[in-house]
Amino acid sequence: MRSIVWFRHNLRLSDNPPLYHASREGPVLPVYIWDPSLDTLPDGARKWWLAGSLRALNGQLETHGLTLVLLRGPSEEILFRLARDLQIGAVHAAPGRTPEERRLDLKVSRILSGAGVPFLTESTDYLIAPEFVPEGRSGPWKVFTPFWRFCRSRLSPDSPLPAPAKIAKVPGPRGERLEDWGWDPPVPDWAQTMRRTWRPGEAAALERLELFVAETLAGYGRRRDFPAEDGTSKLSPHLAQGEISPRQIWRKVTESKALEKDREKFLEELGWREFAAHLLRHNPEMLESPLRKIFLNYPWKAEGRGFELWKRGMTGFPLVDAGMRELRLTGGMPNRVRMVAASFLVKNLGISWRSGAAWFAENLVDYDPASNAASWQWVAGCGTDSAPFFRIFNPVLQGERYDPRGEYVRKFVPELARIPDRYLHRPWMISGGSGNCPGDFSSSYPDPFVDLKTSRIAALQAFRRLSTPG
DNA sequence: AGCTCATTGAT
DNA sequence: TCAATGAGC
Repeated sequence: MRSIVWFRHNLRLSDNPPLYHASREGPVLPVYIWDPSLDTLPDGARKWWLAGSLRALNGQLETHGLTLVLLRGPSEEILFRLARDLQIGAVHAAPGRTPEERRLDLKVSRILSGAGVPFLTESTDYLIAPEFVPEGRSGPWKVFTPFWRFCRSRLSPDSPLPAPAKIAKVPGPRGERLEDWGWDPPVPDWAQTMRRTWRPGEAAALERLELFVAETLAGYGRRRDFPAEDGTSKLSPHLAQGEISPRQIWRKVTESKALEKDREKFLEELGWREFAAHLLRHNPEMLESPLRKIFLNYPWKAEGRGFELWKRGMTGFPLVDAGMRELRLTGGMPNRVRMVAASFLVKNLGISWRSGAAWFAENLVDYDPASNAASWQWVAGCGTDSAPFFRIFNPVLQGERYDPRGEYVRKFVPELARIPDRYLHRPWMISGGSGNCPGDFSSSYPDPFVDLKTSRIAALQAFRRLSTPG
């Protein structure tokens, strides 16, 4: 039987159930659809990654004599036409992850079944598919720790599926050319930085995993917090595009000889990803709306000059600015820095987490709707199990604690390259004239435009009024 | 997975 | 003068 394999966020050959099953049943037409109704974000780093990922996938399919067929338009119409014209017996795909994608799944399924073609979905996007995680005692899980304890105690993911040994080909249409989709960045310099930083595609993802487990997993628990240390896995963009599956990662990590403490800490990060998916499944409004509804009344400030400065990495707080510039330059940012930058936007600038989440969505190569929203709500204090609102990061102290030598800041904020460690995270104090700083430090680096202390107090006051109205 | 301020006890 | 500690935000 001939099948369509509709590649979505599972751009890999190994451990890919739709591809695996379809290829055992008969010839395959591999398809990727650019559906404008699902692609409402401005083009950014993610598009660069996606283009690379599609090229890599096509390269792998070509070793089997297949070509990834690129098509643009409404997914359900495209799939219906292909299925009808090519005498297709079934369409295989990974199920949608967002509410929007899941609505599309229903539409696709309805239209295909009208043509007598089953729409078969299966995925290994998560260690436990969100629909199979039993609810807690009183409904869906709301707190991470019991959720993860529960999952962890019963987790024994199946072995990853191998890549199909042979894939037979359905002769199909030529499809469009990726070059015509305009996803390659218009600015060559930017692409160069991206290429130096990342390598999209399944082969790179598997190599990254090997390298991480061999060299970085030991010490992960401590080093992950130090942005200059390169102590994180850097697997998130591969996961976001499905170039690798979490159970492939699970397998390698649990088999590793690293200390249990480090292994468990890393698996817990996979756990947060699972938790975000669980939350989204049971709270489909979570992408736009706070889980704690009282936050609907929080007096967020309008985006304005402050938001512009935050986005450009010109707030005057070195750790925040380094992170925001890294994001803009490379599409990445380590978790610790994300928390600090996000806390600063929400608590010190008083701007809604939704504005921040939108900017991250546009710029992160590892953008994942569920994880992004869940993490922003965690920082903002409006999630079900989030940092308490009054937990406010101080970017100066965080900088001094986690980037004491300023290696990370200096890398992304060159204006500060020659500032002595002592002042690196509070450069405005130099112009205060201590006299200890010979040399030319007058630079284009901006002075802070908010006061950490007063903005913090204002945020706490707004929050208190929220919880005790009247 | 925080910060600040006040207090305390050691230098 | 300053590190350690704890309460409260």
